Amino acid sequence: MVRGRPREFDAELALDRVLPVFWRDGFEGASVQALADAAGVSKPSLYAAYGNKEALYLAALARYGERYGQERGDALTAESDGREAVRQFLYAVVDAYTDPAHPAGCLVVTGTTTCDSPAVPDSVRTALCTALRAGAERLACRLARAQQEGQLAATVAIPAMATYFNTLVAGLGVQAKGGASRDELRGVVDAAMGIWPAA
Amino acid sequence: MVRGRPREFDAELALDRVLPVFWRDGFEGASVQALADAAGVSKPSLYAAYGNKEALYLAALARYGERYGQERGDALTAESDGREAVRQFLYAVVDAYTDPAHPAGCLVVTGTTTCDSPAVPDSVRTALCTALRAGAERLACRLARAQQEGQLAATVAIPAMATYFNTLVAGLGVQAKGGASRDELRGVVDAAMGIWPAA
DNA sequence: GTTATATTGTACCAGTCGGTATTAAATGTA
DNA sequence: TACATTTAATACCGACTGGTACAATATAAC
Repeated sequence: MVRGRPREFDAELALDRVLPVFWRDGFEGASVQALADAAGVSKPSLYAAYGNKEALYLAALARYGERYGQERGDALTAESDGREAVRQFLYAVVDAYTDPAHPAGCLVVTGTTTCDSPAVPDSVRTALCTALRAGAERLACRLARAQQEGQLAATVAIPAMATYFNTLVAGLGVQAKGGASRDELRGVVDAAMGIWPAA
Repeated sequence: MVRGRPREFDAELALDRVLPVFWRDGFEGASVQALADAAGVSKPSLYAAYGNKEALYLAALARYGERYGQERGDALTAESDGREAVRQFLYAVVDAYTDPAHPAGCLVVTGTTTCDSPAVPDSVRTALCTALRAGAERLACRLARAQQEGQLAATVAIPAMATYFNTLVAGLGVQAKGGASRDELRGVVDAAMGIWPAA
């Protein structure tokens, strides 16, 4: 067994509670005190568990990706038809970004728009840019599959189309932060799907 | 004449120099000290001229709108064909967001994604949301004109289409902040124009 | 029981935050 | 010249920032 006084809180649960604060306020906007309060833990305990604010943010970002990114990615593979898969994925994104149970918008989008500030460490900046590009890659994979299965003309440039949808997702994150309604953003998705060429 | 010691700096010029700092770092991320340094003015002088950080940001936001928003709006009216007008507008947005002479992305987009933080005053939050919606309204006006001129089917829902393009613009702002290249974003615009129904 | 180890909360560190009191300097008016 | 008025820069305010030293406490090993 490990010697010493046992930790009185669940570090994983604390991370879950820290996540929405970073989500809502970004890296800079979230103070360590606010994070500790949200976690229900004293500040030194949070530091003992995660090192510093930078590492805590990276852990929260990873958690965000494996939890919410994953469940949205599932929408991409659930549907057998490529077009319907992308549409359901975008609907899932809209639902997530406007879910009142969470902060509005997207942790990655919010983080990316503030990552040029000198207070943001390089590691955070690169992790956010990587996460943003990962969304385009997931989309590109699904589009390539749709192309292979004959649901998308062979002439369509997959990377451009994937970046297009990914850009739209980022825009949805901004709009959700700005208070756009779920119905409004569903309408945006319906319009955006109009680029899908007829079979 | 006005009595008292004359001001030694141009308040308008100072605002021009302050603007890029807010643009890059957002409301929270930009410290008053950094703003004063950028303006080439002492901190109390900046306060004397603009009151406080909140008022300074609102002034910078207004300047941003009347300068950059205007010139992009011109692209919407320059072209007589509605479809081409929107395309040129989106190209102008991409060029602006990736112009190395300015910070990457958009002041309004960056501001909107961080406006939920408790450190952001309500006035700033509402001004940003208003500015975001103003983009959609400009687009809606142009689309309505295109519809009247027979370049867009009467069945097309103008508000949804305007919100779609505005959401894309917001997404372009995020992507530009994330380091996307101008060519990549032009490709996004080309893809996005694919929703325009055949005449 | 004693010792070594690890976590706890309090209280604090230097530095920065937004904002301002204060005093010296520069002007127009008299 | 003397005075009223306005701006200038320095130096400071309390509050908060990210981060930590420290003493008390709780456990496992001996």
